[in-house]
Amino acid sequence: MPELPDVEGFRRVLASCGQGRRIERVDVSDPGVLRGVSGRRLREELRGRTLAEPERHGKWLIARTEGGPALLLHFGMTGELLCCPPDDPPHPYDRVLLALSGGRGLRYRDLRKLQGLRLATTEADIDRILDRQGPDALAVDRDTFTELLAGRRGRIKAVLMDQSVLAGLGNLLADEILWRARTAPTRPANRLGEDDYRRLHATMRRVLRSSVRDGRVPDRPSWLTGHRDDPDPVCPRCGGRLRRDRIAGRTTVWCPHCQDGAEAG
DNA sequence: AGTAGATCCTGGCGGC
DNA sequence: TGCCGCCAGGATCTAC
Repeated sequence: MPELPDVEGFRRVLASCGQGRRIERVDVSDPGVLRGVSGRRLREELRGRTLAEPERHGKWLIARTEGGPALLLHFGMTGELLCCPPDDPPHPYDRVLLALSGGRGLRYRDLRKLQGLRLATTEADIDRILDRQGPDALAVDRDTFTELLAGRRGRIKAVLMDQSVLAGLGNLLADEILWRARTAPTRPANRLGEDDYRRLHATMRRVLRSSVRDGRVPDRPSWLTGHRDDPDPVCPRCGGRLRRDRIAGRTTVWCPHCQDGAEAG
């Protein structure tokens, strides 16, 4: 599930639950989520460290410690971060548990284990892990955004979801933004007009802001997202039938009536 | 450079 | 009830 807004929500969970607290214990109940680090090393590096202010870049959460290593978390499709008392009974999908001072606990919970946790001991390590990430979708300014899209020949939907171009947008957000900006997902990114880029950027910011407020992509009836699983999905704006296509390997829901763009430019 | 397909992993759902 | 294939808000690697 996690796209930028969800991860921003996890960042807040991490900040309110963990910032300024000491990591007393690290339990790895499923090493399958560890990437490039053993459970033993993770325990050794993190135990006794105090959590600093967490950061986020795209769909990555960066859990820094004061003067120590950082834990980088990616949530794949099904991951989440929870704050609960350490003695709460474990959930079957709790893969890593951090017991913190003050009777708090953080849990990395994930059903599918498509991504996972990495350890960075230096700033260079962090940079290396985030190497292929484009600018954060919430931070990118309009000119940079335009420049990035205008330099790509692929379909706009694929480009928006490409984390090396722009970090943070996933399948639902990409569909929602394109629908609101009335842009067909099939249009080549480099063949949009100046006003298209402007509108897309503004729309992206609006969609991200309200999603971040909710901590997720809202499935309100007025949003496209609220209808993508309907058996016979209908456009909330024009009432026309929505299309389901496969673009960039992902199910794409869009309205061929509202979202114009068979022609470029 | 871009795209399609397989792969990693687990579970829910519909069809037979 | 059981089995099967398909699908899921992610990302990477290979082959065209």
